[in-house]
This record gives sequence, structure tokens and C-alpha cells, in this order.
Amino acid sequence: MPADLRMTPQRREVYEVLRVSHDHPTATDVFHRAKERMPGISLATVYNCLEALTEHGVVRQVNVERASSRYCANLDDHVHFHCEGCGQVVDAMPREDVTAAQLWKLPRGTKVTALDVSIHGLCPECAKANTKSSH
Amino acid sequence: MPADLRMTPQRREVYEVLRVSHDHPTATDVFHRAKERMPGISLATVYNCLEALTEHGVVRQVNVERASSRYCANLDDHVHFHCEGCGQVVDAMPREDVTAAQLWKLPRGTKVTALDVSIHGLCPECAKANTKSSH
DNA sequence: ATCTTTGCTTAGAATGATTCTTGATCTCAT
DNA sequence: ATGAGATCAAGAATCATTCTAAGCAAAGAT
Ligand SMILES: [Mn+2]
Ligand SMILES: [Mn+2]
Ligand SMILES: [Zn+2]
Ligand SMILES: [Zn+2]
Repeated sequence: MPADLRMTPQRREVYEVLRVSHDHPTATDVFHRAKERMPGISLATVYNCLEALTEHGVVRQVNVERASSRYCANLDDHVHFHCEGCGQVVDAMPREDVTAAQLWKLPRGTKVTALDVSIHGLCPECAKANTKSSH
Repeated sequence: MPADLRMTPQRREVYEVLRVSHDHPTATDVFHRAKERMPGISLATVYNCLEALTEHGVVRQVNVERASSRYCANLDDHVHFHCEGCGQVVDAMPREDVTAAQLWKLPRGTKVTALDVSIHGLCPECAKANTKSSH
């Protein structure tokens, strides 16, 4: 935890919800889960905590298309796979170092700070269900 | 143009705005530009046209983080570079075929339909301005 | 220990992009 | 020409997110 992030009970609880969740919950999802153990917490506080945690690099905000932001406590270098069938968002790890400048043509002198990748498609279960129903 | 997309004057105008724009305008940007030549057009219609054009694959919707959607008439396989300095969004072409399954570990049986990449950083101009001011 | 400053939490209001609703208008096949 | 089905326009509604203001709580100074 960064020293300059004050770990209030609410922030700890929001972080804990994310740490044990692997489904990339939205702010309202986090709100409902946090409420179970901390009934007084408000949605505004969840938004504030998520912002504080994100800004301090303790969690990641995950945006898939225009949908509500989701949050992820996995800090390893990874991207997100979004299943168009069941809607789940799962982590995908790079096979090796993936560098933007190697894969895409960028003007000489460009400084890359982040690479944001979402892969869209069908998870194995939805892919199977899809072929079955469409033959 | 797909045969099943009725090309009304409004849709043609919205498409024309995007065809000549290379800055990935938002819906309101498109609205203001379209209004110059078609003063009666409404923002709702611009949204409708953008949706129709997007659904028929004639233009692409470009989402960078949580900002308003931008639109792009370039149908070539490409990704978007977003400059954190000046905010511009520019196209970046792949150096060669970039396949998600080759670069990221995905469960066996996953079907990939689309790869959505945004590169974040500083364009050459902003990168230069940045080093100058920060030494 | 008390004052002081600053940051955090909360409820509710405000924002702003997008979508929806409704009635008018247009297109196209008959 | 007629009727069905699209499309358009204006405004209302939605909904995620942000802002506001007031009360609290922790940290620092005296
Ligand atoms: Mn993740
Ligand atoms: Mn583009
Ligand atoms: Zn699925
Ligand atoms: Zn720039």
C-alpha cells in the first residue's frame, strides 16, 4: 500500500471486496458486496474509494465499450477478454512482452505510457453453445 | 454502402462529415459540423445516424476511457493512440497481423471476434514540450 | 488535553452523454 | 393513390458518475 494513501475502514473494505472478487465488479456491485459487512457505507463513498485506490495504483479501472466501469485488483500486466455471450470479463495474460511500438506504427518521438486492450469474442462455453444451436 | 442501409440526406451528411474528418469527432462535434450545411438537423438524428452507420459497419465507434464516444470513417484494421498531453486521438496501423490469441493466453476454445486497442502516451510534440519543461 | 487544519464520509442534488417517446414526415411496394 | 414501415425532430427520461455541503475523524501544533 502506498504510504500516502490513508487506509480508512471504507477503503480497506472496498479493496477487500475487489481482492476476493475475480469477476471485475462495477461500482454498484462493489457497493452491494461492501454493504454486507459494512451496512452504513454509501455509494458515493464507494465511488470515492475506488477513485482513491485507482489513483494510487492499488486497483485498476477496466472499461469495456460504453458499459459501467469495472474494477480489478490484479496488478499483473494483463488485458481483458469480454464474452459477448454471457458478458463475463476475464483476465488474459500476455504470452511475452507486448510492446505497442513494436506492433503498431507510431510517429517517431511518441512516448507510450499505457496499452489498453480488450479482446471481444465468445468464451469456450458460449462458443460451444453457439455452434450447437446454429447447425 | 450496404444495400440495406437507406441513405437518407441526414445519414449521407453525417457520413460525409466523418469521411473528411480525421480527428475522431464526438457526436456533438459531428452535430455542429453537419449543421453548417444542414441547419435543420437535430442532435438526436445525429445519434440515430451514427448508430445506423456503426451497426452497418460503415463507420467505427471509438471509445477512449470514459470520455464521449468518438467516430471514425477509417475501416482499415487500426488502433487508436490517445495523447495525454493535447488529447488528440490518431490512427495507428499494425506493422503486421496482430492476433490476440498469439499474444495473450486465452482458454482453449475461445472465439475471438474483435481486438480493441488504445495506446496512451504523448505525441511527439507533447513529448518534446514535456522534456523541455521538466529538466 | 485542547485547538486547528485537513481529509473523509454521507445524502442528496446536479451533470451530461445517451436513449427513449411521440407525432410528423418520408419512402416504397402494391 | 394508399398503407405499412422507416426516419426525423423535439423534448423528456435515464443512468452512471460527479459535485455540494455538512458533519466527523484523524493528524499536527500549542
Ligand atoms: Mn483484470
Ligand atoms: Mn480511427
Ligand atoms: Zn461466455
Ligand atoms: Zn499531444
